[in-house]
Amino acid sequence: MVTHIIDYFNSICSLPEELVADLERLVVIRELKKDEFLLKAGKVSNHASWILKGLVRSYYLKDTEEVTTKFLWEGATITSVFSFYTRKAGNENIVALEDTTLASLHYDDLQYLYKEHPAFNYIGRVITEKYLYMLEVEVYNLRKQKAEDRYQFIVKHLPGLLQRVPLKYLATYLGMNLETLSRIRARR
Amino acid sequence: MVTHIIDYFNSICSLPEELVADLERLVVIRELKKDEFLLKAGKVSNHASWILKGLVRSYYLKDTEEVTTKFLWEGATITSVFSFYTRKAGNENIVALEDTTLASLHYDDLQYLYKEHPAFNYIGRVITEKYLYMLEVEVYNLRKQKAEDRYQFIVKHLPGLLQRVPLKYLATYLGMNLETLSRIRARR
DNA sequence: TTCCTGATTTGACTTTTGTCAAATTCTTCT
DNA sequence: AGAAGAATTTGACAAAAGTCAAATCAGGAA
Repeated sequence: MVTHIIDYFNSICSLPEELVADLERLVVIRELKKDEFLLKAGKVSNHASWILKGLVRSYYLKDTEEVTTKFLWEGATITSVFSFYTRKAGNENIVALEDTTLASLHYDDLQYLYKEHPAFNYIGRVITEKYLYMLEVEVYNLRKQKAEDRYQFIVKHLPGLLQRVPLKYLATYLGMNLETLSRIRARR
Repeated sequence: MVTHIIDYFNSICSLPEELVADLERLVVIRELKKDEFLLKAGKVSNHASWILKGLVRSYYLKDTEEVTTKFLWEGATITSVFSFYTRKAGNENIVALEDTTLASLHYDDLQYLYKEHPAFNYIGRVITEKYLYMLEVEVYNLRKQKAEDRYQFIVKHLPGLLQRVPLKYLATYLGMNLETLSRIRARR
Protein backbone atom coordinates (compact mmCIF):
# COMPACT_ATOMS: atom_id res chain seq x y z
CA MET A 1 0.00 0.00 0.00
CA VAL A 2 2.67 2.47 0.96
CA THR A 3 4.49 1.64 -2.26
CA HIS A 4 1.68 3.22 -4.30
CA ILE A 5 2.18 6.61 -2.80
CA ILE A 6 5.95 6.32 -2.99
CA ASP A 7 5.65 5.43 -6.68
CA TYR A 8 3.50 8.50 -7.13
CA PHE A 9 6.09 10.75 -5.47
CA ASN A 10 8.79 9.07 -7.53
CA SER A 11 6.94 9.92 -10.71
CA ILE A 12 7.19 13.60 -9.82
CA CYS A 13 10.87 13.52 -8.95
CA SER A 14 13.22 10.67 -8.33
CA LEU A 15 13.56 10.00 -4.59
CA PRO A 16 16.87 9.41 -2.81
CA GLU A 17 16.98 6.17 -0.84
CA GLU A 18 16.99 7.78 2.59
CA LEU A 19 13.84 9.69 1.66
CA VAL A 20 12.14 6.46 0.61
CA ALA A 21 13.15 4.92 3.94
CA ASP A 22 11.70 7.87 5.86
CA LEU A 23 8.50 7.73 3.86
CA GLU A 24 8.08 4.04 4.52
CA ARG A 25 8.44 4.80 8.19
CA LEU A 26 6.16 7.86 8.30
CA VAL A 27 3.35 7.27 5.83
CA VAL A 28 0.31 5.82 7.55
CA ILE A 29 -2.35 3.84 5.73
CA ARG A 30 -5.84 4.52 7.03
CA GLU A 31 -9.20 3.01 6.24
CA LEU A 32 -12.40 4.99 6.49
CA LYS A 33 -15.78 3.32 6.42
CA LYS A 34 -18.59 5.09 4.55
CA ASP A 35 -19.82 8.02 6.70
CA GLU A 36 -16.69 8.06 8.86
CA PHE A 37 -15.05 11.46 9.33
CA LEU A 38 -11.50 12.36 8.39
CA LEU A 39 -11.90 15.83 9.90
CA LYS A 40 -14.58 17.53 11.96
CA ALA A 41 -15.24 21.27 12.17
CA GLY A 42 -13.61 22.76 15.24
CA LYS A 43 -10.61 20.42 15.09
CA VAL A 44 -7.16 21.19 13.73
CA SER A 45 -6.34 19.20 10.62
CA ASN A 46 -3.15 17.25 11.31
CA HIS A 47 -2.90 15.14 8.20
CA ALA A 48 -2.41 15.55 4.50
CA SER A 49 -3.74 12.47 2.75
CA TRP A 50 -3.75 10.82 -0.64
CA ILE A 51 -6.77 8.82 -1.63
CA LEU A 52 -5.81 5.33 -2.76
CA LYS A 53 -9.39 4.13 -3.06
CA GLY A 54 -12.79 5.64 -2.44
CA LEU A 55 -14.45 9.04 -2.39
CA VAL A 56 -14.71 11.76 0.23
CA ARG A 57 -16.72 14.93 0.53
CA SER A 58 -15.80 18.10 2.37
CA TYR A 59 -18.42 20.56 3.54
CA TYR A 60 -19.15 23.28 6.05
CA LEU A 61 -22.31 24.21 7.88
CA LYS A 62 -24.11 27.38 6.83
CA ASP A 63 -26.89 27.85 9.37
CA THR A 64 -28.41 24.38 9.26
CA GLU A 65 -27.46 23.58 5.68
CA GLU A 66 -24.43 21.56 4.66
CA VAL A 67 -22.54 23.31 1.86
CA THR A 68 -20.35 20.86 -0.05
CA THR A 69 -17.02 22.36 -1.08
CA LYS A 70 -15.25 19.43 -2.66
CA PHE A 71 -15.52 15.87 -3.87
CA LEU A 72 -12.21 14.01 -4.02
CA TRP A 73 -11.43 10.49 -5.17
CA GLU A 74 -8.67 8.09 -6.19
CA GLY A 75 -5.42 9.90 -6.83
CA ALA A 76 -6.44 13.16 -5.16
CA THR A 77 -4.75 14.94 -2.30
CA ILE A 78 -6.98 15.91 0.57
CA THR A 79 -6.64 18.11 3.62
CA SER A 80 -8.20 21.27 4.97
CA VAL A 81 -5.97 23.87 3.37
CA PHE A 82 -6.90 26.48 5.93
CA SER A 83 -6.56 24.36 9.04
CA PHE A 84 -3.55 22.32 7.98
CA TYR A 85 -1.44 25.32 7.01
CA THR A 86 -2.49 27.73 9.74
CA ARG A 87 -2.63 25.07 12.51
CA LYS A 88 -5.96 26.47 13.61
CA ALA A 89 -9.39 24.91 13.97
CA GLY A 90 -11.55 25.50 10.91
CA ASN A 91 -15.16 25.01 9.90
CA GLU A 92 -14.49 22.24 7.41
CA ASN A 93 -15.75 18.67 7.72
CA ILE A 94 -14.38 15.83 5.63
CA VAL A 95 -16.37 12.62 5.46
CA ALA A 96 -16.19 9.42 3.44
CA LEU A 97 -18.99 8.91 0.91
CA GLU A 98 -17.66 5.40 0.19
CA ASP A 99 -15.32 3.05 2.01
CA THR A 100 -12.00 4.79 1.51
CA THR A 101 -8.29 3.99 1.85
CA LEU A 102 -5.86 6.81 2.50
CA ALA A 103 -2.12 7.29 2.73
CA SER A 104 -1.52 10.02 5.31
CA LEU A 105 1.34 12.13 6.55
CA HIS A 106 1.19 13.92 9.87
CA TYR A 107 1.89 17.64 9.79
CA ASP A 108 5.01 17.29 11.93
CA ASP A 109 6.34 14.45 9.82
CA LEU A 110 5.76 16.46 6.67
CA GLN A 111 7.72 19.38 8.10
CA TYR A 112 10.46 16.94 9.06
CA LEU A 113 10.57 15.62 5.49
CA TYR A 114 10.76 19.14 4.11
CA LYS A 115 13.65 19.97 6.42
CA GLU A 116 15.66 16.79 5.98
CA HIS A 117 15.05 16.07 2.32
CA PRO A 118 15.36 18.96 -0.11
CA ALA A 119 13.85 16.78 -2.86
CA PHE A 120 10.63 16.56 -0.91
CA ASN A 121 10.16 20.32 -1.23
CA TYR A 122 10.13 19.83 -4.96
CA ILE A 123 7.38 17.23 -4.62
CA GLY A 124 5.42 19.32 -2.14
CA ARG A 125 5.55 22.25 -4.49
CA VAL A 126 4.38 20.28 -7.51
CA ILE A 127 1.49 18.70 -5.59
CA THR A 128 0.45 22.08 -4.23
CA GLU A 129 0.50 23.48 -7.75
CA LYS A 130 -1.73 20.66 -8.98
CA TYR A 131 -4.21 21.28 -6.21
CA LEU A 132 -4.17 24.97 -7.10
CA TYR A 133 -4.94 24.23 -10.69
CA MET A 134 -7.85 21.98 -9.72
CA LEU A 135 -9.25 24.77 -7.57
CA GLU A 136 -8.96 27.28 -10.42
CA VAL A 137 -11.08 25.01 -12.59
CA GLU A 138 -13.64 24.82 -9.81
CA VAL A 139 -13.77 28.60 -9.44
CA TYR A 140 -14.12 28.96 -13.18
CA ASN A 141 -17.19 26.78 -13.13
CA LEU A 142 -18.69 28.40 -10.06
CA ARG A 143 -18.49 31.82 -11.63
CA LYS A 144 -20.99 30.79 -14.28
CA GLN A 145 -24.24 32.57 -13.68
CA LYS A 146 -26.62 29.91 -14.94
CA ALA A 147 -27.24 26.85 -12.77
CA GLU A 148 -27.70 24.81 -15.94
CA ASP A 149 -24.22 25.71 -17.22
CA ARG A 150 -22.60 24.66 -13.96
CA TYR A 151 -24.39 21.32 -14.08
CA GLN A 152 -23.46 20.72 -17.71
CA PHE A 153 -19.82 21.27 -16.82
CA ILE A 154 -20.03 18.25 -14.52
CA VAL A 155 -21.83 16.19 -17.14
CA LYS A 156 -19.08 16.98 -19.61
CA HIS A 157 -15.97 16.85 -17.47
CA LEU A 158 -16.81 14.64 -14.49
CA PRO A 159 -19.65 12.38 -15.60
CA GLY A 160 -18.43 9.63 -13.24
CA LEU A 161 -19.22 11.85 -10.29
CA LEU A 162 -22.93 11.70 -11.11
CA GLN A 163 -22.92 7.97 -10.49
CA ARG A 164 -21.14 8.19 -7.16
CA VAL A 165 -22.62 11.21 -5.43
CA PRO A 166 -26.16 11.85 -4.10
CA LEU A 167 -27.78 14.79 -5.85
CA LYS A 168 -28.42 16.66 -2.63
CA TYR A 169 -24.67 17.03 -2.15
CA LEU A 170 -24.04 17.87 -5.78
CA ALA A 171 -26.66 20.62 -5.59
CA THR A 172 -24.97 22.57 -2.79
CA TYR A 173 -21.58 21.94 -4.42
CA LEU A 174 -22.88 23.66 -7.54
CA GLY A 175 -24.50 26.47 -5.60
CA MET A 176 -28.11 25.61 -6.31
CA ASN A 177 -30.81 23.86 -4.39
CA LEU A 178 -31.90 20.30 -4.81
CA GLU A 179 -35.14 21.09 -6.61
CA THR A 180 -33.39 23.30 -9.14
CA LEU A 181 -30.89 20.55 -9.89
CA SER A 182 -33.69 18.04 -10.28
CA ARG A 183 -35.50 20.30 -12.75
CA ILE A 184 -32.36 20.89 -14.76
CA ARG A 185 -31.90 17.15 -15.07
CA ALA A 186 -35.55 16.74 -16.10
CA ARG A 187 -35.33 19.11 -19.04
CA ARG A 188 -33.62 17.48 -22.00
CA MET B 1 13.87 47.30 -6.51
CA VAL B 2 15.11 43.74 -6.79
CA THR B 3 16.05 43.85 -3.12
CA HIS B 4 12.37 44.10 -2.14
CA ILE B 5 11.51 40.80 -3.66
CA ILE B 6 14.65 39.16 -2.32
CA ASP B 7 13.77 40.44 1.15
CA TYR B 8 10.35 38.93 0.72
CA PHE B 9 11.77 35.54 -0.23
CA ASN B 10 14.22 35.81 2.65
CA SER B 11 11.35 36.34 5.06
CA ILE B 12 9.91 32.98 4.03
CA CYS B 13 13.17 31.09 4.31
CA SER B 14 16.73 32.30 4.66
CA LEU B 15 18.44 32.27 1.25
CA PRO B 16 21.92 30.91 0.60
CA GLU B 17 24.25 33.44 -1.01
CA GLU B 18 24.45 31.71 -4.37
CA LEU B 19 20.66 31.78 -4.59
CA VAL B 20 20.63 35.51 -3.86
CA ALA B 21 23.22 36.01 -6.60
CA ASP B 22 21.12 34.02 -9.08
CA LEU B 23 18.02 35.97 -8.15
CA GLU B 24 19.74 39.30 -8.63
CA ARG B 25 20.74 38.10 -12.04
CA LEU B 26 17.37 36.63 -13.07
CA VAL B 27 14.66 38.80 -11.54
CA VAL B 28 13.44 41.42 -13.98
CA ILE B 29 11.72 44.62 -12.91
CA ARG B 30 8.92 45.68 -15.23
CA GLU B 31 6.69 48.73 -15.39
CA LEU B 32 3.17 48.59 -16.72
CA LYS B 33 1.21 51.72 -17.54
CA LYS B 34 -2.50 51.75 -16.75
CA ASP B 35 -4.33 49.64 -19.38
CA GLU B 36 -1.16 47.85 -20.50
CA PHE B 37 -1.37 44.07 -20.72
CA LEU B 38 0.80 41.61 -18.82
CA LEU B 39 -0.81 38.68 -20.63
CA LYS B 40 -3.22 38.34 -23.52
CA ALA B 41 -5.55 35.42 -24.19
CA GLY B 42 -4.06 33.04 -26.73
CA LYS B 43 -0.49 33.59 -25.51
CA VAL B 44 1.52 31.33 -23.23
CA SER B 45 2.25 32.92 -19.89
CA ASN B 46 6.03 32.95 -19.44
CA HIS B 47 6.36 34.92 -16.25
CA ALA B 48 5.44 34.69 -12.61
CA SER B 49 5.39 38.16 -11.12
CA TRP B 50 5.20 39.90 -7.78
CA ILE B 51 3.44 43.20 -7.59
CA LEU B 52 5.64 45.84 -5.98
CA LYS B 53 3.23 48.69 -6.67
CA GLY B 54 -0.13 49.01 -8.40
CA LEU B 55 -3.16 46.89 -9.20
CA VAL B 56 -3.95 44.44 -11.97
CA ARG B 57 -7.08 42.66 -13.10
CA SER B 58 -7.35 39.31 -14.80
CA TYR B 59 -10.35 38.36 -16.89
CA TYR B 60 -11.53 36.16 -19.69
CA LEU B 61 -14.03 36.72 -22.47
CA LYS B 62 -17.36 34.94 -22.25
CA ASP B 63 -19.10 35.69 -25.52
CA THR B 64 -18.66 39.44 -25.62
CA GLU B 65 -18.59 39.98 -21.88
CA GLU B 66 -15.41 40.33 -19.82
CA VAL B 67 -15.58 38.13 -16.73
CA THR B 68 -13.15 39.36 -14.09
CA THR B 69 -11.46 36.53 -12.19
CA LYS B 70 -9.03 38.33 -9.94
CA PHE B 71 -7.86 41.66 -8.62
CA LEU B 72 -4.29 41.64 -7.33
CA TRP B 73 -2.24 44.43 -5.78
CA GLU B 74 0.89 45.22 -3.78
CA GLY B 75 2.43 42.08 -2.32
CA ALA B 76 0.49 39.63 -4.46
CA THR B 77 1.82 37.01 -6.82
CA ILE B 78 0.38 37.01 -10.30
CA THR B 79 0.47 34.65 -13.25
CA SER B 80 -1.96 32.59 -15.24
CA VAL B 81 -1.91 29.38 -13.22
CA PHE B 82 -3.21 27.36 -16.13
CA SER B 83 -0.96 28.72 -18.84
CA PHE B 84 2.18 29.08 -16.75
CA TYR B 85 2.11 25.52 -15.43
CA THR B 86 0.86 23.73 -18.52
CA ARG B 87 2.91 25.84 -20.98
CA LYS B 88 -0.16 26.18 -23.17
CA ALA B 89 -2.07 29.21 -24.42
CA GLY B 90 -5.03 30.04 -22.20
CA ASN B 91 -8.02 32.35 -22.27
CA GLU B 92 -6.84 34.63 -19.50
CA ASN B 93 -5.99 38.29 -19.92
CA ILE B 94 -4.09 40.28 -17.31
CA VAL B 95 -4.17 44.06 -17.51
CA ALA B 96 -3.04 46.91 -15.28
CA LEU B 97 -5.80 48.96 -13.68
CA GLU B 98 -3.21 51.40 -12.33
CA ASP B 99 0.43 52.11 -13.19
CA THR B 100 2.12 48.99 -11.85
CA THR B 101 5.64 47.82 -11.01
CA LEU B 102 6.41 44.11 -11.10
CA ALA B 103 9.28 41.82 -10.23
CA SER B 104 9.15 38.92 -12.70
CA LEU B 105 10.80 35.56 -13.18
CA HIS B 106 10.77 33.79 -16.51
CA TYR B 107 9.43 30.23 -16.49
CA ASP B 108 12.76 28.77 -17.56
CA ASP B 109 14.66 30.72 -14.93
CA LEU B 110 12.20 29.60 -12.29
CA GLN B 111 12.72 25.96 -13.26
CA TYR B 112 16.45 26.53 -13.16
CA LEU B 113 16.14 27.96 -9.64
CA TYR B 114 14.02 25.00 -8.53
CA LYS B 115 16.57 22.56 -9.90
CA GLU B 116 19.71 24.27 -8.65
CA HIS B 117 18.47 25.57 -5.30
CA PRO B 118 16.37 23.19 -3.20
CA ALA B 119 15.55 26.06 -0.83
CA PHE B 120 13.73 27.78 -3.62
CA ASN B 121 11.23 24.92 -3.79
CA TYR B 122 10.40 25.66 -0.18
CA ILE B 123 9.68 29.26 -1.11
CA GLY B 124 7.72 28.25 -4.20
CA ARG B 125 5.60 25.90 -2.14
CA VAL B 126 4.88 28.48 0.56
CA ILE B 127 3.90 31.08 -2.03
CA THR B 128 1.70 28.56 -3.82
CA GLU B 129 0.05 27.68 -0.50
CA LYS B 130 -0.70 31.33 0.14
CA TYR B 131 -2.20 31.72 -3.29
CA LEU B 132 -4.17 28.54 -2.73
CA TYR B 133 -5.53 29.84 0.54
CA MET B 134 -6.52 33.13 -1.10
CA LEU B 135 -8.34 31.17 -3.78
CA GLU B 136 -10.20 29.10 -1.19
CA VAL B 137 -11.47 32.28 0.41
CA GLU B 138 -12.59 33.47 -3.01
CA VAL B 139 -14.46 30.22 -3.67
CA TYR B 140 -16.05 30.42 -0.25
CA ASN B 141 -17.45 33.82 -1.11
CA LEU B 142 -18.53 32.86 -4.62
CA ARG B 143 -20.50 29.93 -3.30
CA LYS B 144 -22.80 32.30 -1.44
CA GLN B 145 -26.15 32.31 -3.16
CA LYS B 146 -27.16 35.90 -2.47
CA ALA B 147 -25.51 38.65 -4.50
CA GLU B 148 -25.86 40.92 -1.47
CA ASP B 149 -23.81 38.57 0.72
CA ARG B 150 -21.02 38.40 -1.82
CA TYR B 151 -20.86 42.18 -1.99
CA GLN B 152 -20.90 42.58 1.79
CA PHE B 153 -17.93 40.24 2.01
CA ILE B 154 -15.92 42.74 -0.02
CA VAL B 155 -17.16 45.65 2.07
CA LYS B 156 -16.04 43.84 5.19
CA HIS B 157 -12.79 42.23 4.11
CA LEU B 158 -11.49 44.29 1.19
CA PRO B 159 -13.01 47.75 1.55
CA GLY B 160 -9.97 49.30 -0.12
CA LEU B 161 -10.83 47.52 -3.33
CA LEU B 162 -14.02 49.55 -3.66
CA GLN B 163 -11.96 52.73 -3.96
CA ARG B 164 -9.63 51.34 -6.61
CA VAL B 165 -11.83 49.31 -8.92
CA PRO B 166 -14.64 50.39 -11.30
CA LEU B 167 -17.95 48.80 -10.36
CA LYS B 168 -18.41 47.21 -13.75
CA TYR B 169 -15.39 44.99 -13.10
CA LEU B 170 -16.38 44.28 -9.52
CA ALA B 171 -19.82 43.15 -10.70
CA THR B 172 -18.56 40.39 -12.98
CA TYR B 173 -15.97 39.43 -10.37
CA LEU B 174 -18.81 38.85 -7.92
CA GLY B 175 -20.93 37.00 -10.45
CA MET B 176 -23.69 39.57 -10.84
CA ASN B 177 -24.44 42.24 -13.36
CA LEU B 178 -23.70 45.92 -13.00
CA GLU B 179 -27.26 46.97 -12.35
CA THR B 180 -27.70 44.43 -9.59
CA LEU B 181 -24.53 45.66 -7.89
CA SER B 182 -25.71 49.24 -8.19
CA ARG B 183 -29.04 48.38 -6.59
CA ILE B 184 -27.39 46.51 -3.76
CA ARG B 185 -25.26 49.54 -3.04
CA ALA B 186 -28.35 51.74 -3.11
CA ARG B 187 -30.15 49.74 -0.41
CA ARG B 188 -28.49 50.28 2.93
C1' DT C 1 -16.25 76.76 -18.30
C1' DT C 2 -18.47 73.56 -21.56
C1' DC C 3 -18.64 69.45 -24.04
C1' DC C 4 -17.91 64.65 -24.41
C1' DT C 5 -17.38 60.13 -22.91
C1' DG C 6 -17.74 56.71 -19.76
C1' DA C 7 -19.53 55.33 -15.16
C1' DT C 8 -23.38 54.64 -12.42
C1' DT C 9 -28.19 54.74 -11.30
C1' DT C 10 -33.10 54.05 -12.04
C1' DG C 11 -37.38 52.12 -14.12
C1' DA C 12 -40.30 48.60 -16.20
C1' DC C 13 -40.57 44.15 -17.16
C1' DT C 14 -38.80 39.09 -17.86
C1' DT C 15 -36.36 35.07 -16.56
C1' DT C 16 -34.29 32.25 -13.29
C1' DT C 17 -34.01 30.25 -9.03
C1' DG C 18 -35.68 29.45 -4.30
C1' DT C 19 -39.29 27.87 -0.97
C1' DC C 20 -42.53 24.90 0.89
C1' DA C 21 -45.49 21.09 0.52
C1' DA C 22 -46.65 16.89 -1.31
C1' DA C 23 -46.09 12.95 -4.31
C1' DT C 24 -43.15 9.32 -6.18
C1' DT C 25 -39.41 6.30 -6.47
C1' DC C 26 -35.53 3.82 -4.65
C1' DT C 27 -32.87 1.32 -0.95
C1' DT C 28 -32.22 -1.23 2.70
C1' DC C 29 -33.44 -3.98 6.42
C1' DT C 30 -36.21 -7.64 8.36
C1' DA D 1 -41.92 -9.64 -0.25
C1' DG D 2 -43.21 -5.61 2.79
C1' DA D 3 -42.28 -1.58 5.53
C1' DA D 4 -39.63 2.47 6.76
C1' DG D 5 -36.87 5.95 5.51
C1' DA D 6 -34.16 8.38 2.27
C1' DA D 7 -33.71 10.31 -2.32
C1' DT D 8 -35.72 12.50 -6.00
C1' DT D 9 -39.37 14.69 -8.51
C1' DT D 10 -43.26 17.77 -9.20
C1' DG D 11 -46.43 21.72 -8.42
C1' DA D 12 -47.70 26.40 -7.10
C1' DC D 13 -46.08 30.45 -5.92
C1' DA D 14 -42.51 34.05 -4.17
C1' DA D 15 -38.12 36.20 -4.29
C1' DA D 16 -33.94 37.37 -6.57
C1' DA D 17 -31.47 38.64 -10.34
C1' DG D 18 -31.15 39.68 -15.31
C1' DT D 19 -32.33 42.60 -19.48
C1' DC D 20 -32.97 46.63 -22.00
C1' DA D 21 -33.68 51.40 -22.21
C1' DA D 22 -33.09 55.81 -20.52
C1' DA D 23 -31.56 59.22 -17.21
C1' DT D 24 -28.07 61.21 -14.39
C1' DC D 25 -23.51 61.98 -12.77
C1' DA D 26 -18.42 62.71 -12.90
C1' DG D 27 -13.90 63.52 -14.74
C1' DG D 28 -10.95 64.90 -18.37
C1' DA D 29 -9.95 67.55 -22.74
C1' DA D 30 -10.24 71.66 -25.29
